Amino acid sequence: MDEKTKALFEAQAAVIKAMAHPTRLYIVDRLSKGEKSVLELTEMVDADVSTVSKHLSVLKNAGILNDDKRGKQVFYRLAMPCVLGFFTCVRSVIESRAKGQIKLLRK
Amino acid sequence: MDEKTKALFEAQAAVIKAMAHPTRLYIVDRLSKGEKSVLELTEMVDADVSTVSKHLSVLKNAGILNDDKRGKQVFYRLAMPCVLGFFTCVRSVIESRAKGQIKLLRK
DNA sequence: TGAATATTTGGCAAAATAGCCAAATAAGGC
DNA sequence: GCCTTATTTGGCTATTTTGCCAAATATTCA
Repeated sequence: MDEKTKALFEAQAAVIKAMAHPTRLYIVDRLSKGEKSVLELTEMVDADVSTVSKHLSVLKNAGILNDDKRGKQVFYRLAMPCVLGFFTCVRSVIESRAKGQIKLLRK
Repeated sequence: MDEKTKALFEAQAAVIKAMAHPTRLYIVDRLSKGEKSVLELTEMVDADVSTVSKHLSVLKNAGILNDDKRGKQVFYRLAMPCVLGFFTCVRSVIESRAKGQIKLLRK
C-alpha cells in the first residue's frame, strides 16, 4: 500500500472513528432533529458537561458537526446529514447478524 | 437515556468501531472487488499475517464480513455491502472540511 | 507419519481513548 | 467591575486497542 493510499484511508478512518462511540452516535441522532446547546445535549446524555463538550469537539473536528455561538450558548448542528445513512446500514448489520445466530442454533 | 436506548447505541457503535481503522477500511474496500484469502490481503496491507487475521476477525464478529474455508485457505468476503455507502459520505465530509479550511484562509 | 503451508491464538508492551474533576475562559446582567 | 451561567481546557487515571512475535492448530501432500 503506497503512502498516498495509506493517507487516504487514515483520513477516512478518522471520520468514521469520530462516529464510533455510543454517546457520539446518540448525539448525532439527537441533532438530526435540529440544533441543540451543549447543556441540552448534556441533559439528554447524562454525563459530565466536560465529557459532552469533548465529544462534541471530536465530531466538530471530524467535520460532522457545526457550531454556532449565540450569547452564552453554543449550538451544535449536523453539518453532514449523509452520516445518518450509517444508521440504516448498521441496523441491518445487527439484524442480519442476529438472524444468523438464530439459524446457527437451529442447526 | 434509558437502558434500552443505551444498549441500542452501544450495539450500533460497536459495528461502526469495527470500520474505524485504516487497515480495516482498506480491507473492506479491497473485498468490495471480490473475496480474498488472508494471505492475499496480507500482501496488500503490508503488516504481519497475525495482525491482518485479527483485523479480519474484528470485521467478521461485527457482522460485516463472512468467511469461507476452502482447503488450507480462508476466504473473506463482504457480508453487508451497504457499508460501502460509508465511503461516499466520508469522502464528502473530508472534501467539505477541506473547502471550509480554504474559505477560512481567504477571510 | 512427517514436512510444508495457511491461519488463528496467546501474550505482552506501546499507544490511543474515555471520563471525571478542577480550573480557565467567555458572555450577559446587575 | 463583579456575579452568574455556559462552555472549554488541562490533567490525571483507568481502560481499550494495536501490532508484533512465538506458539498452536488445521490441512494438504509426499
